[in-house]
Amino acid sequence: MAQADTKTQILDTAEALLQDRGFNAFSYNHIAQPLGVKNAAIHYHFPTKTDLGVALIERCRARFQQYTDLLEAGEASPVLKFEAYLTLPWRYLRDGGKVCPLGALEVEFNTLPEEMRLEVIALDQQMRAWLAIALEEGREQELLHFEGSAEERAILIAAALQGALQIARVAGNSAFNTCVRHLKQELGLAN
Amino acid sequence: MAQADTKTQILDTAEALLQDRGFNAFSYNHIAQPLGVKNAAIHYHFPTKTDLGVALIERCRARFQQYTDLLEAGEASPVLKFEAYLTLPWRYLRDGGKVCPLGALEVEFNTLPEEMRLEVIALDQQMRAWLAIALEEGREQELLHFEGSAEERAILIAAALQGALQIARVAGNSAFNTCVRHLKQELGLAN
DNA sequence: GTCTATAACGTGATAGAC
DNA sequence: GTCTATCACGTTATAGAC
Repeated sequence: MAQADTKTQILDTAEALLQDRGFNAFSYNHIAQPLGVKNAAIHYHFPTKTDLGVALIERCRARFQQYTDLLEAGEASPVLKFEAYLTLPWRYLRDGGKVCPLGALEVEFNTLPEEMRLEVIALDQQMRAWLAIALEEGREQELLHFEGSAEERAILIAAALQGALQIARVAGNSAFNTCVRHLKQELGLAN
Repeated sequence: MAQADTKTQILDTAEALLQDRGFNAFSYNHIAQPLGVKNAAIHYHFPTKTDLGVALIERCRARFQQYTDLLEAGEASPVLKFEAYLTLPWRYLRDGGKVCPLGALEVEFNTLPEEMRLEVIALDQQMRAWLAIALEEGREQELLHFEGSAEERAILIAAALQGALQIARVAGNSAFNTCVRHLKQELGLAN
């Protein structure tokens, strides 16, 4: 499966570039060079950059689905689910100051082709919806405490994490950690 | 002062484009066209795009300084100062779903020339520092209530607002309003 | 599946006329 | 201060050989 392997490597590289520079700021050559191939090889797997972008976001969605499926199957506690959600941006930051793919795509949203926009919307919806359910479960079990609807709380948390990753680039990683600590405190969680 | 006028118009257009599409996704022609001039005219005022970018951020800083100076001179209450801070992103959203210039620049941070990076860092610092002081004043006067340092609280608020503006693009403006409402509630403010 | 070669275009930028 | 004309370059994308 040499083909699948290259395809995966392309997506890996493109995803890293997206989180490092944004979608408009990387080219087929940026992907080809580290893989030791020419840009035409990338076009073979993803004819247009739109195809690549859509596949990229779809993979993010599938991966998130897999991640949450595992947590649901393991009957993870709502607190663990929330912590697992925090793990995602935490890894981005640790892995070289990357930002949330969703945030990068939202900033460039008005430059994206329609097909990509729909995927971005779906990814956002998917992630916040799952978080909201976990939060609601936590509140029902009196493990988490907050006012208002769980959906609203999920927006606040998602927005803060996304913004904190970006601010961390200019204010240092501690800015992100501070944000996480406060979000947890507000849910009544210890650190 | 036809020159100053054109220069201002260029900066206005560039700023709107930055907030709409990001820094890398607009060109000199994107600026020139609506102003009814050719791209060479833009180069006369701002020889390189880096010059334009630096001037753009510097103007954001000067404008914010002016805004806060006015509030300080008027001896605005801490609550009014906080509300004034919220007004900035609220206007962005209202003015066609723009995002925070700072957020856009942070996402593209790794693609920016050094001179622009320094300006981005300075703008972030300036805005959060002022917000932190206002928050601390509010707590001393028992008008605002929160745990932890004011600097930490300022990070959370800035991150949430920045992220909420971006999420609003895919989840609708209500996402931003929800975020603001919760931030206010957590400070003990009515709506 | 990857290559070379190339097309078609947009970009930032400069020179020199007006 | 703005124009026309132009350059050098990087970009997405395609054709056809291997």
